Amino acid sequence: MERQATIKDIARALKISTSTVSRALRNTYDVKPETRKSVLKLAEQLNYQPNQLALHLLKKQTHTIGVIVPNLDYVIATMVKGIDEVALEAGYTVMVCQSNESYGREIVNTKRLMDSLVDGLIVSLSGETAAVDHFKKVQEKKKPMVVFDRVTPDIIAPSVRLDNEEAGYLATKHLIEQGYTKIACLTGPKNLNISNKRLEGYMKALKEADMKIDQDMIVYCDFNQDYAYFATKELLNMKRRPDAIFAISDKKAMGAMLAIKEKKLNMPNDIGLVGFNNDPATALVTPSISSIEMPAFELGKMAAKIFIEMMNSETNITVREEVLKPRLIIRESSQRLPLAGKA
Amino acid sequence: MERQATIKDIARALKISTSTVSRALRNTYDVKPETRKSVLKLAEQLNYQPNQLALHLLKKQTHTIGVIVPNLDYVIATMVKGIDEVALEAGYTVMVCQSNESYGREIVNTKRLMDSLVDGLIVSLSGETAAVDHFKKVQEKKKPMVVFDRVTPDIIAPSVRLDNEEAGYLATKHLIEQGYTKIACLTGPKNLNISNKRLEGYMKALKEADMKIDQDMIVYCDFNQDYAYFATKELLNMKRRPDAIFAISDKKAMGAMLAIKEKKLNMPNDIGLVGFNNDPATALVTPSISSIEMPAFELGKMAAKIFIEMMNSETNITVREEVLKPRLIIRESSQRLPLAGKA
DNA sequence: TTGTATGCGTTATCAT
DNA sequence: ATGATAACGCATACAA
Repeated sequence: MERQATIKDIARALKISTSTVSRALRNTYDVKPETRKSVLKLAEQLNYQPNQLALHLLKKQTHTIGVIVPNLDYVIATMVKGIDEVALEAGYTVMVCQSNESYGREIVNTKRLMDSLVDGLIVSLSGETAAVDHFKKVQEKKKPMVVFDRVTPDIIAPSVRLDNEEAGYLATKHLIEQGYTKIACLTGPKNLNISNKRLEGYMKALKEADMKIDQDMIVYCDFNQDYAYFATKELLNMKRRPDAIFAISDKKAMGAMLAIKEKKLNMPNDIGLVGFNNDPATALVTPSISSIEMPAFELGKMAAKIFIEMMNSETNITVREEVLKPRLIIRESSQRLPLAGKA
Repeated sequence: MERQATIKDIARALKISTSTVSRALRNTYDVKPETRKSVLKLAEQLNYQPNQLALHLLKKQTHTIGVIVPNLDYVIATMVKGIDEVALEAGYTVMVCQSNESYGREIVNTKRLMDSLVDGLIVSLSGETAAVDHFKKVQEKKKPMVVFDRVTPDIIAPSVRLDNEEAGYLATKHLIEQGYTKIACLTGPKNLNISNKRLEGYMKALKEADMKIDQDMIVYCDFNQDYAYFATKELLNMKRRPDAIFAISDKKAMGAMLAIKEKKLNMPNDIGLVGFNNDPATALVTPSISSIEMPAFELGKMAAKIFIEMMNSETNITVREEVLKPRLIIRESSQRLPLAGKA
């Protein structure tokens, strides 16, 4: 490794002290114009770059944000892009780690990042995460932490998320309005708030329509495997099969779709389907899949903004909860022809 | 920020020197068992964590790999996952930065990461990148660098990539075999090797079949915008429109598909289509889209492996070129019924 | 305006 | 077996 030029090299060459060089390099303090000029010139020649590591050690700050995400699918990648955007502008670098939906890996990532590598964390929980001691340790060290998307009330920290209950409600209500009467819900792992809230929204809509909540119609399944296909197959083989499915992710919706097609059922006539995330693919499959859209990019940006606010303020902003609104995008998979109108 | 316990704190408390503490903490050198025990005990109590920053400064190594990618779409995210996998196992942390297909941002990212934050780089070029001086600077500093996926001969460094020419050839040959006679190619920006190689494969297949290469059938379009849709529209409005399209990414193929559907053309009868990357969505659209599959996860793993080899070896491994083989997945969009067999 | 000394947290060299 | 000291690269309080 070619040695990088340091302040010492410049000082030695110019026969002045390192402090003077340091001062000349930054536009601060008093330093004779000529001295500054010669320093700047030599620095240029030697292609001097300040050693950030040394600065970090000195300042006890790295200007780096650790981001831990369960995976990098379409929505999450979009959120990360939002974080990136804001961070870059604020002079921060972002370190993205994937927990791969694994609790153990989330812990390892957290530890590694906190080993003085980052100033704080922006995190979204893995599908396995139930205990959050590893995150509490971060807070004990008074490091800023923002939770986004997959949040949990167990962590007292600023959070940015979608109004998941509202989203579940919107999706289900829409299905009800389209005349579906036996609506199933493919939700996520029970330990994830995101699963439960979306499910709650689903139940709220059913109750509101005086429809009974049937536990057989509720399927919890992991994110990291495509259980959705098999779960749907089972659902469709039931004596009284559902006539609509609300899946809390588009991946699950796609899995469901495969099973539905296999059964030669027609969407939206025989069965309705609504997904979640508005993955571009939902618009392209046939039939196109209705989906809940969330402002993922904005969500990421907001998480980063809050993080940076925390960095810049001394007081701990622990009570802050940003909740973004979902939007239902209606496509072919759930849009029944207005038969009633013609009758 | 709660002060982290340091070696000094332990030394002071135990009234011994920092060097002894340092030695006791690692299992090395001679240190009286009792001393070690008391040090370890106190370290435990104070929740002592070595300050990596200080170590990095001392060792001039960060055990961190900088990864720069143009975006985080399905294939690239998969490759990054591969890099992650190997890096984690080897004790390295990964810092992922997105250039967002922007040359300027790629430069900024490179600079930032090289500011003593990472030991080296694993990169895939942005769609805008034509000049590579910023990467040459990395090499001048003798920092390990591996180029993957979107490579360029302008950078003399180990590289891992798909056999893009073979892929283009496979796709096109398949279309020819299916009886298509006027095959268009939606390729990427001219400055990207990936675009050109896939195009070369396309041309090779045409030549082999004694079909003439028509420049009107070749469309270069950016990755970061969905020009594919408009480009296809134009293609389909030509006097002698193509009867098949080879798109060098699934996103482009999807764009093309939209235009084809708009024209009410039937796939695969009126027109054939082959995409690239084997994005899960290709299997779900109707008709499902044939696509080139690449071992993305393996590709990422290999890039990281080479990187780590470079880190561990003194000699510079500059001449190494790993080329992985593509596989054609045939689906409905290009699979014409075997009419010939019935005749 | 400039230089000296000290410290950030750690390890390594050289004494003792 | 342990301690003192220097070093990594930089910034800054203090002295000159």
